[in-house]
Amino acid sequence: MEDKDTKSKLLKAAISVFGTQGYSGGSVRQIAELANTNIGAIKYHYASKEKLWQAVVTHLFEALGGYIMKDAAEWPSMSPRDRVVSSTRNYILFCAKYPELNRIILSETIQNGERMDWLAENHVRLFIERSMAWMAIAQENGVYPKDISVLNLVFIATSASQNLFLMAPFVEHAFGIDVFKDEQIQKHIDAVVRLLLTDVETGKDATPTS
Amino acid sequence: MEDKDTKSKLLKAAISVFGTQGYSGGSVRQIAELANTNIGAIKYHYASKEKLWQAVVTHLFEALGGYIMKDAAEWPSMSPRDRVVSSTRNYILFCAKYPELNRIILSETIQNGERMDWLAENHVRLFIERSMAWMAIAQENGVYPKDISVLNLVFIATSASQNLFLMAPFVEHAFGIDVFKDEQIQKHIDAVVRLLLTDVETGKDATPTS
DNA sequence: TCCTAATTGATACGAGTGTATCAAAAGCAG
DNA sequence: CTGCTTTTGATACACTCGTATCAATTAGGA
Repeated sequence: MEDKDTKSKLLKAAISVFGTQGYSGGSVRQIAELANTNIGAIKYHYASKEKLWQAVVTHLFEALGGYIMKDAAEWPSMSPRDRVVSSTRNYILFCAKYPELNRIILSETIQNGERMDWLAENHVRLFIERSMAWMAIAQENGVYPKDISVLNLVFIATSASQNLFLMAPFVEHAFGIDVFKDEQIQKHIDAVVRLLLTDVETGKDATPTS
Repeated sequence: MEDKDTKSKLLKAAISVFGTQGYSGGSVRQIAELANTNIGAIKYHYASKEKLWQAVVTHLFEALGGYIMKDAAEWPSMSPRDRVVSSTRNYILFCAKYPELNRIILSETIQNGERMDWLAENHVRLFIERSMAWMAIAQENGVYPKDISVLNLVFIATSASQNLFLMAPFVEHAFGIDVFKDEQIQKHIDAVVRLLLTDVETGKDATPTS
């Protein structure tokens, strides 16, 4: 029915193209070809390249929201630490499922143009601020050390989760490892939780040492 | 003397342009203009855009090598943990001083084309493999938990060091914080060391908990 | 069936790209 | 100064880009 076929095929193709080539690197002709249609359809459904790119970003952020909220129903019955483990796990699962979002964000942040402004105002800033609030609570509960700036904590934790999947082509090329396989994803989740979160059994060092 | 003036000005301009716009996004005209010369000079000194880009990468990797080896003379007199702290510190200082290198690597890795192959074969693979060897030794010495894959450990540690500076334009835009100020750099070093390395005083949990 | 709107397909245009070419200028030994 | 090489500056060419235009096609209600 309606335009959902062509329109959603275009969106999917655009996710792939913008996710690998970036905004400047990806062309509308490339997207149209990947979607088995032509340039006219893009102008018709999305008006312009930039609008299509914004639709891609919004779509991916909605998917991110879904992943983060996936286990929200069970949060009340969880310990503070398990809540952090759970949301970390779901965030990493998202990073593995849709590496395109982080690629796009990084691409645009590096270029530091008007598209980054749009990203920041419409999506990223809110995400970071929410993450910081989360982290602060986790700190209060001793899940992270208290003597670290929340801002640094957020960037360390998110990048630790993302980066392996951003670098996936290189890992594949250099080591022949497919980091998107369930086994590898699980291994990464374990590594991040093990390395970043304080140990629940020992209590570790959630308070300053000096 | 010789061509060092124009040639090095071109290199410097190219670092800036490729570091912010990426390879496809940056144009030779833009580089020439930034270097106060013209396109002909690029063709003369570097033959092509791609060769210029390779010169940029090689130059930045040489700078990286310098930073990592900066305190090598003092390593013998240091504890294993202090050696890791020292090299982590120097690596983060490099990431703050030359964020362009990591931007370029990420850019090309995401695009996954022939330039990534060149990067991997000529520079990145060696760097990662050396880092992995380092990490393994650090694990043996109890500086990192032993029950984490070295590969994951390397990507977590390097990304935790880099990412704040890659995202610098966003942090500036959203929070008004200049992460390149000495004070902020130091704060980030402290955060990374505090969060990733096992605590020397408590011994923390460098061994499996189960 | 007919009419209208929605959608698709193909082409054209101006702007920008990397590269090549070649004359002008500068540097320098004889 | 002369003659030669190095370096610079300017232009041209083929190509790709995003956008706009418009005819052809399709879909759906009266």
